[in-house]
Amino acid sequence: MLRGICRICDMPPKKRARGRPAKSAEATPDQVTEETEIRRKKTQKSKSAGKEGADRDAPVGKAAYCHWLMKSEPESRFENGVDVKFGIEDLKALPNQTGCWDGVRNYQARNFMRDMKVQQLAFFYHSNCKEPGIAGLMKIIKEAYVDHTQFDRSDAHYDASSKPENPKWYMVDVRFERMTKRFLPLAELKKYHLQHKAEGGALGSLALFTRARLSVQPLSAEEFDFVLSLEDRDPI
DNA sequence: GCCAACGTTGGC
DNA sequence: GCCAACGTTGGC
Repeated sequence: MLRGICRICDMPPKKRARGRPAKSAEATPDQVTEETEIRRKKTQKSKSAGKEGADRDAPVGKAAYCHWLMKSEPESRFENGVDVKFGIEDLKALPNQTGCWDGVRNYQARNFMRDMKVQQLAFFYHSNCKEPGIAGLMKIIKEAYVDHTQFDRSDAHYDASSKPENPKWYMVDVRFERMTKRFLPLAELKKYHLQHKAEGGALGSLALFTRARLSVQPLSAEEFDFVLSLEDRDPI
């Protein structure tokens, strides 16, 4: 599902007391997430899922990711009558080259966004387009806060099931950092992935391939460094 | 446009 | 809590 139309959203985070609203029987977003995670583990014992669910204040001792890949669609496509196009050039064109990464409607992706810290770097990945791949880098400049587009009926990613008293979806703010020295095509990353899976190497379990549908994904430092090193290498 | 993979929903 | 049906993602 990726993100939607980007705007500058520097509205006050609306700090809501996240805590026991002593609410109905309805599952909280975090509970739903945990269930989803558990199911995922049962059905496909994937490992590097990262930290799960629940808490954004990472418990000590859990490996914390600090590099990311975020997908967005650089070509026009209409969802609920709204164009969701948002490529790296669109981010670059915004005031301060800064925007909010709204529209994420998947619990795992949301949880990864809530793990993000200011100053961390993320790859800007172009998906669902002619040439999928990594186009550039951006920096996280504001940690997760409520994605207001979930309440907006006219938004491509309006979610009628989410209530302001208990929002489901979050977003972060990002700033364009730079283009990669060359575009890093998915096909090339995949070649390395397959090679590394067979013979060992940094990209052997890259989430881009092991969890292909996740629109916000973590990379280990080793994965991140290897991918970045490709910009100085000849395409294969 | 096709369709495989996988996340979500809801009946039981 | 299982699981079939359904919906979405995203490469090709």
